Amino acid sequence: MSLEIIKTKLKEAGMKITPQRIAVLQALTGNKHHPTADDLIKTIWKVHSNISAGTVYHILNTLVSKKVIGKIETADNVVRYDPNMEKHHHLYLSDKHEIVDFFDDKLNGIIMDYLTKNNELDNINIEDVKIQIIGKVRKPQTGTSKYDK
Amino acid sequence: MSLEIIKTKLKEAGMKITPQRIAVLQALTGNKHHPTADDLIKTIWKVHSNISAGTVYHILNTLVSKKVIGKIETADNVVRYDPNMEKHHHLYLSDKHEIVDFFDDKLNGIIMDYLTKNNELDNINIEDVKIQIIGKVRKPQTGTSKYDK
DNA sequence: TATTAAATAGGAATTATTCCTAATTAGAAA
DNA sequence: TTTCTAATTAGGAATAATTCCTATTTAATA
Repeated sequence: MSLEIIKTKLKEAGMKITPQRIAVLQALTGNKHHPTADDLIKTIWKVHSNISAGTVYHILNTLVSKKVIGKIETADNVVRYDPNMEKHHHLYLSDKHEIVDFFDDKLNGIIMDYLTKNNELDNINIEDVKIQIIGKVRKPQTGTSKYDK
Repeated sequence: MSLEIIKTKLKEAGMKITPQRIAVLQALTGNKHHPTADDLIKTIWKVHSNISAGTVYHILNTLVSKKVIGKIETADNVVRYDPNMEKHHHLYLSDKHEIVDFFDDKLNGIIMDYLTKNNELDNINIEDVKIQIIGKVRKPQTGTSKYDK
């Protein structure tokens, strides 16, 4: 994510543009995976050794509350952050403890259709549906999957 | 859950039957919601003030690893426990910060069918699919929903 | 460039959880 | 029933993640 886009995102969220916030977003969007706060702090300190850990936590919370980034809860209960705010789901590779984004608009549609027809949920205003697929890469084919390293 | 059922569950899991384990399972199954470890410790201490907190954590971890109970990750990132091991999903009432069980075998089938046909997941051995529905009870009808108090 | 509310640094405090070790105990075997 | 032993527990210390506190700094506005 370019510096300009980062600045635009911060402005759109009504947040002041600070070097600390830029550093957090750069560290987060430069990362293909879904880093923890601690991962981000370490990444940031390689370049800006003077940014305080408390500030990183604070910035992450603000970014989540302003919906600039996402926060995900994993099977092993570690808080991770997600730069991608487009609607998507997560595939947990249970053997590798890795999270992969999974985009599928059609699936969203199927589930929403089904749920809105469900009597039990008549009185519920559905805001979001999240799907977590837990699985492993099949062994015999190791090395051929797009999810392999 | 009766004492006899609790004892049977522990035996089936290959676990010794101890008063501490019985207390944890009684506290967990007597609770309609999805308590945190701390909730359970407080509940247990009302009756057995001598059971150590560390022991409760240890027992909960053992029960989860033996699949006697479930562990759920919530939006506010607190670990909660679930006595029900039947396949089910969770409805998060975002205004009440409450979790409600949601059983729907048909939905499971629809999703599994769809996913197994998805090329992207060809190399993934799907172990489980969890759905989190996030929503609110509709306001005008408050008092008429089965999810209302 | 002056002003001020917002943001940050740095460290202490808090919270949830795990770890450690000695003492106890459940269940198997005699 | 009693004995034995590995498993379990108590109690508290240690750890890890996160929040809180307060003085200082700074970004954006006028």
